[in-house]
Amino acid sequence: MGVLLVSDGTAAVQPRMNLNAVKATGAQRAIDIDNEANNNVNGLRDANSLMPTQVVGIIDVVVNDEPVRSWMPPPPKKKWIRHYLLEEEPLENNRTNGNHSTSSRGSPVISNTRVTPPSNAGNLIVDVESSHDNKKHRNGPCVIRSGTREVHNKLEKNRRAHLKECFELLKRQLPSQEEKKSSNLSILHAAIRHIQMLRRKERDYEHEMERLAREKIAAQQRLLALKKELAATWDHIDFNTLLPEQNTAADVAATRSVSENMEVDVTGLARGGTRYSSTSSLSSAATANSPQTLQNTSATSNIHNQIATAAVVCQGMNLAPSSRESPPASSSPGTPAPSIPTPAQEKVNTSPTGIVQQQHQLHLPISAQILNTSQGLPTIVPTLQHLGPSLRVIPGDTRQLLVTHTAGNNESRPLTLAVQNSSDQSRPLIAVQSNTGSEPRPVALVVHSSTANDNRVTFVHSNLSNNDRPLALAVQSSANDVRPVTLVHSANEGRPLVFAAHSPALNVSNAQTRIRAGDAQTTHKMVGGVTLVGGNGSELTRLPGGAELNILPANGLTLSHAGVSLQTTTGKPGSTVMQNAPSTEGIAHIVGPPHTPLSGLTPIVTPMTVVSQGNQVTAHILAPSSLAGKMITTPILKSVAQMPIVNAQYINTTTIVKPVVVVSSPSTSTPQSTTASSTQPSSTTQSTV
DNA sequence: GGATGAGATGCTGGCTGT
DNA sequence: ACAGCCAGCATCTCATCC
Repeated sequence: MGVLLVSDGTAAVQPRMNLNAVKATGAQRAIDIDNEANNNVNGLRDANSLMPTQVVGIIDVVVNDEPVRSWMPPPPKKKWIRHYLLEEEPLENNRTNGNHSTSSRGSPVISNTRVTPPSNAGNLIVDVESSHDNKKHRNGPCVIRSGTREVHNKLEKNRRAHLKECFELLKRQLPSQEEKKSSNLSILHAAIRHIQMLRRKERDYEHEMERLAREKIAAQQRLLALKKELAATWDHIDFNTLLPEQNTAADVAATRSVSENMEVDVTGLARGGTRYSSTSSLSSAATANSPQTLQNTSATSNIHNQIATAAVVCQGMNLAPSSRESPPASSSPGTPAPSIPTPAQEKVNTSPTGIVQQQHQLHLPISAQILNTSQGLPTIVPTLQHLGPSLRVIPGDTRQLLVTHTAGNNESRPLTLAVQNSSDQSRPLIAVQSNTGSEPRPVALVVHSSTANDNRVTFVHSNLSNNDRPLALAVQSSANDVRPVTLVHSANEGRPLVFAAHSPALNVSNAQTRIRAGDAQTTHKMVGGVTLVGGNGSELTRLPGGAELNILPANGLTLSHAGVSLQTTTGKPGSTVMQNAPSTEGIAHIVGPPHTPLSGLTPIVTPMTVVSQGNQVTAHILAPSSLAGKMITTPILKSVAQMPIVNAQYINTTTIVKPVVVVSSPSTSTPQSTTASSTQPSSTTQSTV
């Protein structure tokens, strides 16, 4: 075969010339002999070893009309064209980029071809002389068959294409490389930086998770300690039921965001100095580490059930009768836990009287139940007529929701009604009645109001014939605002009313709130640094977070304190605010002082817990709300002989408080006798939060 | 506009593992 | 033997500089 070369007219035939040598000599460009611009210098290089077998002809180079067929030493600075011939059928090297011509390398330039290169070759004329005798060289060790070469090229091309595709894919994964034109090298560098950044973030998140886990464990341990302490003092209270713990789902959700960690401490006060609290959103991991894990099996099961319920109850209602002896959750492994009713379950078994045979919980979307009234207050009466066994909703005042609890005599479980109101305009008026016959039974109404625009939520508590029944009201708001709380107590309500306002975010050490019935020398101390002063009826308080607390008796007693007037419009002059002596026309208007920043970290929420106490003291403790937008059924406490005391230390926390409202009104009266509070204004207690 | 360098693209043969 | 990978090389495109 020939090699050739040229531009200055110097041609050379150098069978074993190395390309590097060619380049070193200054050869600038190889010219393909067939005008297809196969400028593959590799061929020149590679042909060195192939030459003995592959070169089948000699290229006749004609330079300036003078053929050059003999080998010549490569003159410096010459352009070389090397072309070697194979006997194989021509390859189709489709070189497509630029002005490249498809290389005919390997193609059998068999015939004597006189090639006239483009003008850039000057007068170069290359004659390729085929050699029919070169077949004998095909069997050399380095023979490259055209078919193999073609396949190889294609495979290599595919490989490059794949590689390019991978680079493109990698580039798309890099946020900073989306639209920017970048080389493969820059893509790799960017990928390295991106990976390093992701690793840093991962470490940061891991650290954050560890920190949260530690906090959670600490909170859980604190909760357990509190429970233990309370259990020792209040053995009649089922704290496991009352203060269920979160499950793993809650933990996972809590782990996702620190802001989602909610902790609610419901505190109350008792003379005995006993304190109790309820904490939510605590890690189950901590529980697992605690020695009470096994003891809290039922509670844990309840937690799981509640968690599962929470998602359903969100923007709905959760009606969960519970029992002192038999909490909503299974108390033993063999006892099936209360199942979350399906929508079908919620609708079936509806009797003409509106009684639903629903054993455990009821979830009703409240959004469809709220109706605006002339006062602009929504009512949820219609839908809630089907609450469950022994429960009946009695439509009365359109502003009110009347739920009558008419459980059988053997029914001992309290009624828990959970309502979440997500409407911005909602201000539900809810009246809850409980009638369990001779046995006082608590009824808890839980209202979760996520309304941010509505600062007031009013609850109506129907007066019960049995004055011994305590009234419990616990209010929390999930809205990021501070809400005034107003409680209107019926004039003839003889039941004791205990109110406790609490905010975990507060840092108050000594403040206590206690409102006791039948105590002429009522001593009122507010939780959260607010003091309630009884006696003459002057109470002034402010809820944790700065919200006003207003407790208004139905008869209009108003108290004043600290520049805020509380006046008694009726009732006995000597009656004390919040005092629930039989004569207590408990009119208490407690207005808190001007907003006082409690803590820079204090969430702007207004959790409030009202615990009622009667002769048959029944404590109602608001179960902590675990997660935003989720409801947890509030378990009912066992009857207590004394009011629990809440130590302010347990309300010192910066954790965001979830809003939950609990209204309790145990009653022995019949539904009809205690139904519509509008028809029995004197027997109705209203609480406005 | 030409020179220059960087990067992309393609071809090729060698090498290696299966 | 074959597939896949790799390195070397040439050429082209594009941006930048003078």
